[in-house]
Amino acid sequence: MARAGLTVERVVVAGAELADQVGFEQVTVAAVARGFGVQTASLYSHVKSSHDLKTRIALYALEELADLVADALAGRAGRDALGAFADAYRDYAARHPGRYDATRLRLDAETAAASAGVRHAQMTRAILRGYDLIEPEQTHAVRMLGSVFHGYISLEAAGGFSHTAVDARQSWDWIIDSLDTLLRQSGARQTA
Amino acid sequence: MARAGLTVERVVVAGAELADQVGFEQVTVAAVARGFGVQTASLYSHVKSSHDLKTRIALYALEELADLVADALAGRAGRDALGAFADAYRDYAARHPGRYDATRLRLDAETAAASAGVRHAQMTRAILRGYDLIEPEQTHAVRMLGSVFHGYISLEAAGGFSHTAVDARQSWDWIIDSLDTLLRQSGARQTA
DNA sequence: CCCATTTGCCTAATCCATTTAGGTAATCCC
DNA sequence: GGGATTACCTAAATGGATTAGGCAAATGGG
Repeated sequence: MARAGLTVERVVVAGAELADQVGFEQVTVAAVARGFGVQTASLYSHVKSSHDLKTRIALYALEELADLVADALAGRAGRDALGAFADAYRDYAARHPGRYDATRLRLDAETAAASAGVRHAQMTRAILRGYDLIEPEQTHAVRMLGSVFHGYISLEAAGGFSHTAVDARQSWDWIIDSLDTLLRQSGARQTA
Repeated sequence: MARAGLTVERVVVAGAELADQVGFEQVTVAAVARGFGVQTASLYSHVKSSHDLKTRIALYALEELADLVADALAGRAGRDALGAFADAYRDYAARHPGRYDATRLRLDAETAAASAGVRHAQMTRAILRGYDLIEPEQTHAVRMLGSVFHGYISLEAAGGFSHTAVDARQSWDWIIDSLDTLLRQSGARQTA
């Protein structure tokens, strides 16, 4: 019988694509196997468990997103960098909702430490360098940016903004402008 | 054989408690039934499906949280109200992580419109009245507050802040102060 | 107080996802 | 070509979701 040519990578990529189509929570070992026209049990040669599969999808998405964000950030600083950073996240979530959901998977400490999540934190800090913040304010600001972006994107995805006439894009721009103003003031306050 | 005395309410409350203990995603019709010492199928007289059970838990948690927030808000305004509002959310998430997760469940439009989610939006707008914002800025601000709180709480729950020495409580207070400053400026800018 | 109705809970059965064990066949490499 | 590896399979156990159909306990009207 002809082989499907499975590898861990192909399984993970197929899982990521499936996540975008039907939602990350619906990604199942059985569903991915069906996509390959293969028995469910066959996938267990490539992933340890359903949880392992989801974790790998999360790590894959985290890498992919970090690459996109890094590209978007290249050569930018200040409000420009902040906007590019935010847009890269928002675009990714819009284009790949399932993968974005995957990046929100709770990873255990070691896995997280070895993931591209570290790069995300570094890039956030790199943006803040343009605002001359010092510790502990820099850490507060890192957390605030992460919170705003994650929170906004997940509320938008959940349809939380669809009941009002105001355009979501306008709110997004207003929020980024506000954050920029806020960070410039915090930096100025310190260096004064 | 003695009856367990099940009702929809008791089932939902048990589900909410179970969510706090083992996580909202792990709440299962079978698990709730075990808690009552009853057959799984018996619960289907009270809830239509697993999804129905989860939806009801979400609606219950949304009501409970709205009540707590309303209490916290009573007689406060400005930065005081903003802080109380934020703390009510954060405390609830800390005390009832499973229920808080439940409030993040994606509801369909009609269900959402009939839920306590509406009260949450109203209370957010009530806080902003203290800052003299007009539309569309008020809507932008509603979205920003929701984003920051949701985002922060979920990142904190996911352990995203545990790798740094800076205390999460300090960041929280700093963020609320920053939002207060930001909103006061936005209001002033408009009324000027 | 008793019978009829309601309703709370049960058994049985089906379907589907997860996971392990063990086998067979294609492929790789010397 | 043959031995090892690897890709995939079948079989089977476990457990959640869900439906159909039944009996017995609670309830309330006469």
